[in-house]
Amino acid sequence: MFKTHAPAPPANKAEATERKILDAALEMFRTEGFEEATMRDIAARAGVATGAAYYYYPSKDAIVLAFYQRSCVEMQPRIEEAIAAETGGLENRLRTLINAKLEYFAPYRGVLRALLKNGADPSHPLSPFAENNKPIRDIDVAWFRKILINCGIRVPKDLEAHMPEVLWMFQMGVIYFWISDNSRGQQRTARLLVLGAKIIATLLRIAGLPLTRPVRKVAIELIETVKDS
Amino acid sequence: MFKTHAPAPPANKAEATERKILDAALEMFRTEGFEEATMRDIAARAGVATGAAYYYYPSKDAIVLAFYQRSCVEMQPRIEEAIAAETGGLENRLRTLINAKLEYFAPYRGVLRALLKNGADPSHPLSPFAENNKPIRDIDVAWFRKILINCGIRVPKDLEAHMPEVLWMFQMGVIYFWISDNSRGQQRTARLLVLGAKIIATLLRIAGLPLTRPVRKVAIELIETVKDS
DNA sequence: AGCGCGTTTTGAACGCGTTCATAATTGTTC
DNA sequence: GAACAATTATGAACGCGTTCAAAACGCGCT
Repeated sequence: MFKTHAPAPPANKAEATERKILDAALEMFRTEGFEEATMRDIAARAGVATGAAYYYYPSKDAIVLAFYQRSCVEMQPRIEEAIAAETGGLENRLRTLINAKLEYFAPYRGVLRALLKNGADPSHPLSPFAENNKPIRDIDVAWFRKILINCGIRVPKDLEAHMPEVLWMFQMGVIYFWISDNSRGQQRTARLLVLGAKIIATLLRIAGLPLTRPVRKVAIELIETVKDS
Repeated sequence: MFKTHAPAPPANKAEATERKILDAALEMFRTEGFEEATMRDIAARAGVATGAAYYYYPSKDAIVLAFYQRSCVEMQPRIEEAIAAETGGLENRLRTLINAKLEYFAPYRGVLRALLKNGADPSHPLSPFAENNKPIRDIDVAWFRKILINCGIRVPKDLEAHMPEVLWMFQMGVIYFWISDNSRGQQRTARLLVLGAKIIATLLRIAGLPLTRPVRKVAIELIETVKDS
């Protein structure tokens, strides 16, 4: 029995149809844009009736969600590779990690806009902050935890536990900026990423000094407030 | 001739209709929610045909925009008053100013969600970051410039010019957080505001020390990158 | 083969935002 | 006041996301 290490083969006919629809949708999103691609078009391109699309995906947004989940899976090896090739400190690792994501998402900026349309609302099923997307978030955060290990900066203990999520949050900020950055090649985002990473690394180093304890205390309180408490 | 200092009297019949529609819309947004209030309902409540609403407002979003503009005007006296009553330093002024806004917006959280649905995309006519909303932004920023004067903190010269917009940005962050904060009485937002204001004040004081110049340099670069450059 | 039953597929129909051809109203000029 | 243009108002119709009742299909069973 042959088995490629490619995206998992369709077990039965239903799964095949499901994939056909998702693929058709993403293809149209990429070529026509998210708003322009109608559910009727998507269904037609997948060779099924309009209703069939809704049998597998309860809404157009659900397709975006499926994309988000697929992207998480497909990005793992890319990130792994990128991080492995990176020998620098935290600043470089952070840039490399986030850059890997941006590169993957690049053809789907429109879809990402749709995904983030509802802001950081944790109660909306889209939105990376939602409860139903916790698995993805956990996988993502784990990468930031990883690049913090042996990164060359001694992070204060009280901050340490929060840092992975803080870096994840920074990444979200960069992505939010990126989806509506229309500068050539999104160079403004690139710059934001470079400078942001530098500031984070610098502040983290400074945060080690005993003088900074009072500010750090407040900052941690703020972090805890933001991540529901 | 009598003239109240109330919201400006309708000069002609057309303006009256325009106002009737806007008022009906806002009323419905408040009581039913933004998505639930249909253009047909709004028109009906205003006592006109569906098409009439579109004669005055080219889209449902345009009504949101009108609300945004009206809110800016109506908020001026409230802010004026709130700031005048505040004798504390920057930290307190900042809280007071932003609180005044949140209180005004409170009944219209749904409308604000609609207003901010497109994130910080400067190319979308909604969004406080858009070119067409620059007048409002300027008025808003002016308040932050005002509370920085004689606030008790000596702001470094290179930062000084940027600070009003930075504080405005902080305010936007608080509002973004607020629109999807479902804690009782939005107490999480309140906490975020208190802590954020404290951190900003503290960092600004620290930013005066000569040691901080390198970080400040990078921070300013970042600020300039974010506000298009 | 025929029957029963769950799964899959269909396409018409609904509600919404929006557009548009058309009508009613108002304003202007003689 | 009549005639004409501009402004304001109408409601049917369109395209979209979505729903739904009904059909087609697959599959084990006798």
